[in-house]
Amino acid sequence: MSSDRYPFREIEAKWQGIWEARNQFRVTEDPSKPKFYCLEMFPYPSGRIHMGHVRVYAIGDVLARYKRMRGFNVLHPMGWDAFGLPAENAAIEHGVHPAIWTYENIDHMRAQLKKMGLSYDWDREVATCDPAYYKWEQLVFIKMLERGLAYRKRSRVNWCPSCQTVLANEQVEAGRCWRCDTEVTQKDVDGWFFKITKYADELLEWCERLPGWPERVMTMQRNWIGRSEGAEFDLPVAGRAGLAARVFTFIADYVLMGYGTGAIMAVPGEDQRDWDFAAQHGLPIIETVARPAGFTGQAYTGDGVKINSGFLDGLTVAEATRKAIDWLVARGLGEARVNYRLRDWGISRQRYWGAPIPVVYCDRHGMVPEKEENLPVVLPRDVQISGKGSSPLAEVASFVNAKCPVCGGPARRDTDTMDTFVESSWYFLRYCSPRYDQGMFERQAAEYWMPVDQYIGGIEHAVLHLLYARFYTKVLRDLGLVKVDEPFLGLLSQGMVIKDGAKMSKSKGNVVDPDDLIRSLGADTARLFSLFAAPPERDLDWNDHGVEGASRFLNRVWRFVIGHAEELRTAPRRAAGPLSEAGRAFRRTIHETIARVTTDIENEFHFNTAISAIMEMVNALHAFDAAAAAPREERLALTREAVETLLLLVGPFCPHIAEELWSALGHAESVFAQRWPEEEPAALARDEVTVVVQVDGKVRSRLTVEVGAPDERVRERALADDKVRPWLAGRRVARVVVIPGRLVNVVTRAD
RNA sequence: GCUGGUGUAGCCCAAUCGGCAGAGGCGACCGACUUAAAAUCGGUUCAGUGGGGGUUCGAAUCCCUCCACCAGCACCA
Repeated sequence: MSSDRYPFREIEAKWQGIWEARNQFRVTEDPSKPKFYCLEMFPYPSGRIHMGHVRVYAIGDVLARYKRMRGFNVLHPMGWDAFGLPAENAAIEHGVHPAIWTYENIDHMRAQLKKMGLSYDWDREVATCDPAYYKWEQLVFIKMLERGLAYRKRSRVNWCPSCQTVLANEQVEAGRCWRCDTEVTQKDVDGWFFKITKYADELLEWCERLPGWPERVMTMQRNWIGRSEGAEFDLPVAGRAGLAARVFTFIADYVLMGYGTGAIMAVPGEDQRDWDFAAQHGLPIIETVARPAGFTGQAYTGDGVKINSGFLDGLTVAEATRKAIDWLVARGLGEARVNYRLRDWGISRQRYWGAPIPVVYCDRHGMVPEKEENLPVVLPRDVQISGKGSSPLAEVASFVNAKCPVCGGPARRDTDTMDTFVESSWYFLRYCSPRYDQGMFERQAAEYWMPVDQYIGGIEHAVLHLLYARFYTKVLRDLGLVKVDEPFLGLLSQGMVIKDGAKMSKSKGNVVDPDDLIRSLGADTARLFSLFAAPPERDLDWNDHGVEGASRFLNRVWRFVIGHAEELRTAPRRAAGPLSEAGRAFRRTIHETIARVTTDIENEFHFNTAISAIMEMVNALHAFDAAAAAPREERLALTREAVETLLLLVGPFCPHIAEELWSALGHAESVFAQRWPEEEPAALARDEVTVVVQVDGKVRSRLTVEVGAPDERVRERALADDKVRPWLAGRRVARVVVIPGRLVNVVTRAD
């Protein structure tokens, strides 16, 4: 590794200091400007940032800085998803209090993020473990309780024996705990539920109305909600009123009791499981859907026309389903019924490090919510965390023993805490007015900033956090607190960071530490490579040589600009006379680059191709400088235009080097106070284009033709071309296809 | 099994409406500079787009089919 790299350590520290001293990224509501709320999923303060964080925060920062330069008032906040089990595990393993562990981690990770040069309004930082934060969530809990949106029941739940707590359905992955991968067992437990099923239809409908979301996330949410329509009816065990045939009835542990009624109708002809069951028990198998020609399987599960089904014969499966439901309803035999796969959200966790559930149990009055003026119900500091037995809070007498809000008599507090996904279901609202102490958030601030215009985070939250946050926002709307129906207008699900074919992990030994990288090559290089190596939605293959390449590019930019800074400071902004041919071509490259970078950022966040366009321009800049084909004055003017454009375009990606070089050119203002450049149509104009000439689809020649040349002329020139004529010898021209400005294809036949 | 995605050069990735397969980076190789090396600069190399079929003047792109990999769902009737 070379020693003559540009002084990234000094300039990165310098500009981070200047931005902070100037409060450059602090924002307030400003109705005179269009707003843009740019949000990345906040991290869990696990201790250190990893490359996945570098990637997602680099993506968000490019967007935030770019939008500011486009004139938007940009809200770009950061905070901490600070409750959670790892803090308790640390307490068990190292005897550190979860609060101390968490806040120390936050301090460390904040410092790490600051070294990345991210343009956050740090004044809005929140930590969800702060009582001033979770107080409002307790208040909303009470309001949900009043409206029947939060309820308590005993139920069979998913239990993680390792985490010693209940898990929601969404938190079980293939029968294992989403966090620790332990096999999940079943257990009967009393607990609190949020009535997310009440919003199932609305959550589903809005899946069609969020075009800024990736289709795959919406598909996953639709599948998760799992709406299905059918009918529910009583099947008389004897008598069989109105039903045509005898039906066998089995009682067996063959079905899911928790879904629907626990009774099913078996259709062995059209369901392989039922086929197997029928075959095993010697039952008749009646085909009720016509098999397509050539079908050789047993049960047929595809679509088709009904047969052997009386009045349903001849209909498709979907039509028959609807008609059968109508038939049952019309005869009063049953009713239409919608079932969902989605279950209510179980939020009780038998853990310490979470927001207390603000209810007490009184011998006289039963379950009673805490009074509003007594909120927050503060998590007690003094607690023994052993990792064994029941909820740690149950052992804290001073917490458990409470007064009944109704009668003042002795009562016991609920000793469970809320699922930490509750905190992350509204933090984006808290950022709008993070220090507001009269409520969850200030109404006007939320009305100005919400919804989040662009949300960025990992695909692993496709149905967890993203579904909960959508639900919670709708609850807040129905409580009259917010106006928006949905929290996130656009969603970008970024891919994982991979190295040597696997996700980075300690056990695989393929971890790249962001601190090491920033120390050895700088934050701008770390950002540049993580943005350049792949489009954001795809997995990123980390490659140390590739990182070197990113560093090399920034060094190249540095050397060129510093080497020319002095003459560029006094260079004319525009060349006096008309440009030379070389000058016109170079200026076109500059403006084409502006157009490409802008569309790449705007459409689909293709930062990788935006960066490659910038690299091309830098290559062109070196070539233009070396060739010295234009007069000196013109060369200086164009070099100045190119370099200034370059720094503006590079700024969102690599902000420190852009600021330093911008100031080296004599500018007093921040590069981020500049307007994003716009391409000049006149600079893009060409008089001539290259047209490819094909004979029978194979490229045989190229023509340079003036823009707007009539097809007929281009056709004649193509046919007369020296490189084309030999391919026409002995053949007849059957057809000539002319695509203006692009290509000519001469189609021939044998003579 | 179902659903969605991906498959282009040795590697990471590009390629507007179907119109020159290659922009950028990495690697390798050659040259310049150097006593030498590093760094730097310049250049060269390399695939016919996972396989097969179809539509078209023309297909990485559209259609059919098969394969591989990734992700989600999966006794939800």
